[in-house]
Amino acid sequence: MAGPRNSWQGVQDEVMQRIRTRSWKPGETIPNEADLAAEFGCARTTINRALRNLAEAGVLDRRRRAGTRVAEHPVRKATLRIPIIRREIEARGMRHGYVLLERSEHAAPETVCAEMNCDIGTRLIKVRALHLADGLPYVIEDRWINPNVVAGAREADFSEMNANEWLVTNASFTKGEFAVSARSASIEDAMTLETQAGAALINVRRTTWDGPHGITLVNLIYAPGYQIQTEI
Amino acid sequence: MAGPRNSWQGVQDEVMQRIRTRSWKPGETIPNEADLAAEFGCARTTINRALRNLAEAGVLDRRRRAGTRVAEHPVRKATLRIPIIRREIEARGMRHGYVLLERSEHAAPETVCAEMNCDIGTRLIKVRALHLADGLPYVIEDRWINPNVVAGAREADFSEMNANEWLVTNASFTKGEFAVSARSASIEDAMTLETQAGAALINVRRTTWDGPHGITLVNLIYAPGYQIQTEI
DNA sequence: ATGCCGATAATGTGCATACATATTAAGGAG
DNA sequence: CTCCTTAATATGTATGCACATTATCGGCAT
Repeated sequence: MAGPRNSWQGVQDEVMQRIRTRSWKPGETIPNEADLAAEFGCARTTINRALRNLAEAGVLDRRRRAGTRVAEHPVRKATLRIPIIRREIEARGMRHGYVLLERSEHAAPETVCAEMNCDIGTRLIKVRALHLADGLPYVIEDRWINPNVVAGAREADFSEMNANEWLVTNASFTKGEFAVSARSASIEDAMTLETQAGAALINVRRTTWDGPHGITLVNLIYAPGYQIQTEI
Repeated sequence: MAGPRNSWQGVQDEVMQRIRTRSWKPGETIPNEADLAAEFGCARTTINRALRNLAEAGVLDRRRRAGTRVAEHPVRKATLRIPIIRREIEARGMRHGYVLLERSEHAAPETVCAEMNCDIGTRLIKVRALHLADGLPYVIEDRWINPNVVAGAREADFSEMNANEWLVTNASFTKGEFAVSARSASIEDAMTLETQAGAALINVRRTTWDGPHGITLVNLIYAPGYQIQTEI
């Protein structure tokens, strides 16, 4: 599976093995790249790639001149995949449905302006929609869009094409923020998601930016039972 | 910031620029590595590193012989950092506190056995503890440990050293699963976290494995208001 | 048309080498 | 002893080359 001993994957596996078996202990400095290359019988480049990869994963700590050490407190990194909603639903083998609940344009509340870094009073587009999986409520998409940043947003009506996909293909961002929290279902949430008020829901809030300009701020309110899963 | 045009970072930035400005459109095939190397005046290796990096980030789709294309539906990847709890609290500038609530050993429930892949009736260690930030409840750590997989777990009493840190330094895993969901506070949760029953809480469930053997299964139940944040 | 199969073109990887850069250690001046 | 300069060292990166791997394309036989 891992490939031969002299491939970067092979080196990576062997290094992991030594860390797991405590042959190299947390905090300890491991041999330098040149020595490892000699030991493994491969080029330093190969060792470098393996160790760099493990450093990115948080298993190793590398510093120039100081050398490479086994991370004392391995800050493991899990990568979350963030697909567009339609594909997330289809990937689970379910049929995607979409209902536009509201589309309006008005001066945004102060808190929204603050988060999107736009002048108070800027007229933003508000979109509220429901995504369905096999006909059942899946997630509420509650979104603000700044039409001054995204060309064509005023003309899109989001009744056929959902805002999530429209933005992915029509706007590009340089930076994004992402927060997951828990939320007690409001009466409105509960009615839309066909559940009971007070139910515990996952709320994902995402802001995306084009340079200094906030493009969109979205709250995704998932139906009960939703889980964000990944491997470490 | 980005370095000169002929560094892999420079290439990466320029490629991102072209994607953002729709100079290379989603789904479109971009020039091959050799051509790009000629255009940028650098080695193919350098181009390769830049494109490989962007492919890992989900921006590009690469296939041998078929070439490199701009991802149609950019499945962005956010990386979550998972530090040990004490350091997470200290990183926020707060003082970490710890209270062991329960430590027992008994035959595990069927559902736990199923998730940890151990025989039904296996005696597991159960640890329930509360972590505090500046004296206030921060998260409940509700954990099962398989002492047959982790040497020394039976001897550790977890009253001083918390199980989270003990495991990090005494066990190593080959694989881990990770799920975030929302949970309505039970009466017991509410009392421990000093909040009200029914409050919406973030629940992180993590299982770690050493090969085929489940090491530990933990539910982290965070106090209200907790957010998981990251950048994209 | 259909299916097999080899040529081909793209990425994936490894190697030897050179130089860049950061950081520590050592040494010298005051 | 302290501060500054300088040298040594480990990692970071770029290059040119070679070969491995794998889809895809196109031709050929059925």
